[in-house]
Amino acid sequence: MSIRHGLLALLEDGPRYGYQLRAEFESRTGGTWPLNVGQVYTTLARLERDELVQPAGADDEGHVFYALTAGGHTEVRTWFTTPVQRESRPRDELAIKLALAIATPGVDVRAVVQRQRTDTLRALRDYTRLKARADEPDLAWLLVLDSLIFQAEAEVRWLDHCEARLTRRTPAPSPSRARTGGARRTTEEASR
Amino acid sequence: MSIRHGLLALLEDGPRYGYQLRAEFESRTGGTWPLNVGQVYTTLARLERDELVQPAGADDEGHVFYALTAGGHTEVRTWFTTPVQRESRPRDELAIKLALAIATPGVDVRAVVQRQRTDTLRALRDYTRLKARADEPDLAWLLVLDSLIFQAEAEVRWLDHCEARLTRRTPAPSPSRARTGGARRTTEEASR
DNA sequence: CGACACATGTAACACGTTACATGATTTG
DNA sequence: CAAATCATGTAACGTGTTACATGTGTCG
Repeated sequence: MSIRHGLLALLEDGPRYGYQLRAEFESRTGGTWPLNVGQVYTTLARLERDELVQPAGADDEGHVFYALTAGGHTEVRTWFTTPVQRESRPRDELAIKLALAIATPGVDVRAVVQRQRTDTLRALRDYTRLKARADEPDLAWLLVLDSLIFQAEAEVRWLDHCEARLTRRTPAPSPSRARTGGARRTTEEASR
Repeated sequence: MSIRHGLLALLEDGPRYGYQLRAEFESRTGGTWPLNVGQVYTTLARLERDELVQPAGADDEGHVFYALTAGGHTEVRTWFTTPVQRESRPRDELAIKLALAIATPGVDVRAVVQRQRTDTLRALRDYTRLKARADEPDLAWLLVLDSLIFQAEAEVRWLDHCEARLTRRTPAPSPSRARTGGARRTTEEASR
C-alpha cells in the first residue's frame, strides 16, 4: 500500500493532478523508486472508488485536480500515526531463499551466500558514491539513501553471520578462499 | 515471486502434493511467514500454466503430486544462482513514509520516528525471546530469525540516525524526553 | 456422533506494473 | 516541422491473499 498511501500523503499538502503527483513522489524519494505515470491514474481511480479522494475541478490549463475527502484525511493521519507493522511487510525473498537452499540437495548454499554478498556490497558502494556526489543535500532524499545503506549493511552482516554458521556446520569447503568484497566488517560473534 | 520460487525449490527435492508443500514451506521458515493452503494450489496452477511443474500422478491415498519440469529445474537453478536484486524488491514503506512526512505540513516527523522506534524495539525483543526459548535449533529457522533481528536492528539504528538529522535541522522540541526503549545502541556518527 | 485435521480446489479481489492510445504544448 | 515533454487515461496481466465449498478420515 506504499503508493496508495504515498499519494494520499502528497494530497495532504493540497489538491494535485496526476502528473504532478508522480513528479513529487519521485523527487521526494530522490528518484529511488520510479513511478510509472499510468500507475498514478490507476491508483487515483481506486482511491476515488474507496472515497478517500475526490475530483476537485480543473485549473486554467485543464489539469484534473484531486483532493482528499474527510476519510482521506483520516487515512493519512492513521498512516503517519501507526507504525509500519512487521507482519504487514512482504515476505523477505532472500531469507526464504537461504532457508530453502539449506535443505535443498544439490545447492551450494555457501556459493549462494557469497554471490549475494558480492552483489550487496556492490550496491552498497553505489549508494555511497551516490551519497558522496550529491549536491543539494535534500534531507528526505538523504534519509532514504541512508535507509538503503543501513539495510544493505545489515544484509552483508547477516550474510557473514550465515556463512559463519554454515562453516561451523560443515567442516571446511576448500583451502584458500578468494574474498571479493571489502574487509570483514564484523568478526562473527561467538556461538549460542 | 517468493512463494512461486519457494514452491519450486521445495519440489527440487522431489515431487510433493499441495498440503505437503505448505507444511514444508512453513516448517523450513520456522512459521515466520504463514502460508494459506489455498495459495499453494493457486500458485501450483500458475506454475503448471507456465510449464515449470507438471502433475506427477497420485499415491495410494490419492494425494496429487507435482514435479518439476526441465524448465522448472532451470528456474530453480537460476533463482539460487542469481542474487536477489535490490531493484526487484518492493518499495520500502517506512522510508517512503518518512520521506513524505518530512515535507507534509502538520505532521510531527519526530513523533512518527519515535513511535516506529518503540514498535521496532518491541519486535526486536520478541524475536530475541523467541530465539532464546528455541529448543531444537533448526539452522534455517535460526537464520531466518537472525535475518529479522538484523533488519530490525538496522531499522532502529536508521531511526536514531533520522532523529539526529531532524534534531540538527530543527532546534529542540521539548526539555525532557522520555525514552521508552533500551539504551541507545549507537551514538550517532558525526556530521557529513 | 461431533469436532478436528487432512486435502483439494475455486472464485474473487487487492495492489503493483506495464504497454498502449491519444492529444496538447513546447522546443530545437 | 519534428521530436520531446506534458498530460490523461485504459486495458491487461501478474502475484499475493482470503473466503468459501467440499469431502475424507480420525479420535474422543
